[in-house]
Amino acid sequence: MDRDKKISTAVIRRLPKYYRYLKELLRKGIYKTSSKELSQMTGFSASQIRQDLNNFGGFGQQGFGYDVYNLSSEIGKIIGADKNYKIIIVGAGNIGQAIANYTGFYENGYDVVAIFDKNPKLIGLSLRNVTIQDIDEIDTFLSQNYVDLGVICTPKNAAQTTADSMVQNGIKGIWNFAPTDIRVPDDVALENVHLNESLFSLTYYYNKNTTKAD
Amino acid sequence: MDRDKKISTAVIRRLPKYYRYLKELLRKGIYKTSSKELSQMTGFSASQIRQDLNNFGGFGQQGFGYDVYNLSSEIGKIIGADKNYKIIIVGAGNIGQAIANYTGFYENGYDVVAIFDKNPKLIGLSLRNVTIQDIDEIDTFLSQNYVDLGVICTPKNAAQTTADSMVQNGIKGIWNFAPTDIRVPDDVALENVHLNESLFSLTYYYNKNTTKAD
DNA sequence: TAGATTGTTAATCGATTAACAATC
DNA sequence: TAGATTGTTAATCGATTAACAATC
Repeated sequence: MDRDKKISTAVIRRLPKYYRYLKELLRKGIYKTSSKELSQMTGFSASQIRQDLNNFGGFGQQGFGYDVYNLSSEIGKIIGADKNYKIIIVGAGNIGQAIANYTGFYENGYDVVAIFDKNPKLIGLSLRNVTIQDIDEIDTFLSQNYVDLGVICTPKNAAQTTADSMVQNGIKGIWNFAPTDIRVPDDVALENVHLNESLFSLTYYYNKNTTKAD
Repeated sequence: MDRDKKISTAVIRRLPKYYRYLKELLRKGIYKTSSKELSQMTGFSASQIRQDLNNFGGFGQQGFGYDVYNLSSEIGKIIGADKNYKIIIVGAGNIGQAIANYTGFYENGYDVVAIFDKNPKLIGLSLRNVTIQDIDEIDTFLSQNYVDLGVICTPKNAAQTTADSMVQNGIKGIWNFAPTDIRVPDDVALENVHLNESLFSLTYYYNKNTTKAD
């Protein structure tokens, strides 16, 4: 397999879904599956599933199918689900708190090691045993503690400076919930969750379905 | 323009971003723009922007560009940003609370008219003046109140029954935050926000950048 | 072995980019 | 008018689907 083959983001976005269904099969005690079965579960075509998986190697066995445990383990490695991550959250408003309190995080190897905010009313409070610190402490904290990922839950006007601060302190992955586009160097992974845009996409289809064509 | 021309979801997902930047231009008092300028702001190619917009009509003027107010208003109509929506939230845990408390909602014409949960500790509490009701009341409530959109913030095992209940009571748009796939009829708009999958996508690129190639 | 299902190449489809005539 | 920029067609690129030889 060509190490440097360019994998499209469309492929990458399907992998977590495969992973989710494979984990579900394991929970049900099912240890064998096929691209056809995965197709029925995920809604993606069997052909596409085989193409996707073969970007990363031949995980199946001709004539047989896929070993669920093996395949989920391989996909887990690809998407990084096999690792633990130290995370900081900047912005302890609605979304920041929701992220900090989300237990799925802890179960999946994500460890929130610090939370920052600039609101004095929030500083000093704790979410899941992590005390909210003054945002002014972020540089000091990051210079003393290794952190994998930063989550931006600030208002949009603070998003870019927050990102800059993370980048300057060596963070290489940013999950951005602020409703704005931020700029980061090429070697920093960035994933945006733009809820506003998601909602407008919903209302587009909602109106398309409900508005009478005259 | 062909009324029934199929517009790809890729196009639809770009529209809110155009809308966001156009609103920003208006705030800055800029009333004229071009596909070239929009390209610099959004990162999409000028050609693509013109193609996208011309799916819905000729909003520009040859030799001149686009009137910002007019274009934002037209895009707003397309994505439904010009309307108000009555919303219910089911599940008042971390995410449900964050959504309910999100003020951007109210500013943009979204009105949370009811919140439901099954946890007795939450029932009776209020978020932004909306009292959390027992989930068992949902059918009664929906039979008596018109609601546009339903937001699912339940654990995954309750997501499908929640969706079914919304659909049976005539809700035509669902915003799903539960980490599972739900099935709805074709005439119901569905938008999934799968944070787990978003996070795995981030860790994929994070590991790709940070893991040394040997 | 025969049947099943992968891995992979080839064909198709759709989306993006390029080019340019229209026109303000 | 000349310059600028759209709207739109054509060309290119990439992603998905189809097909099938390999093989368990």
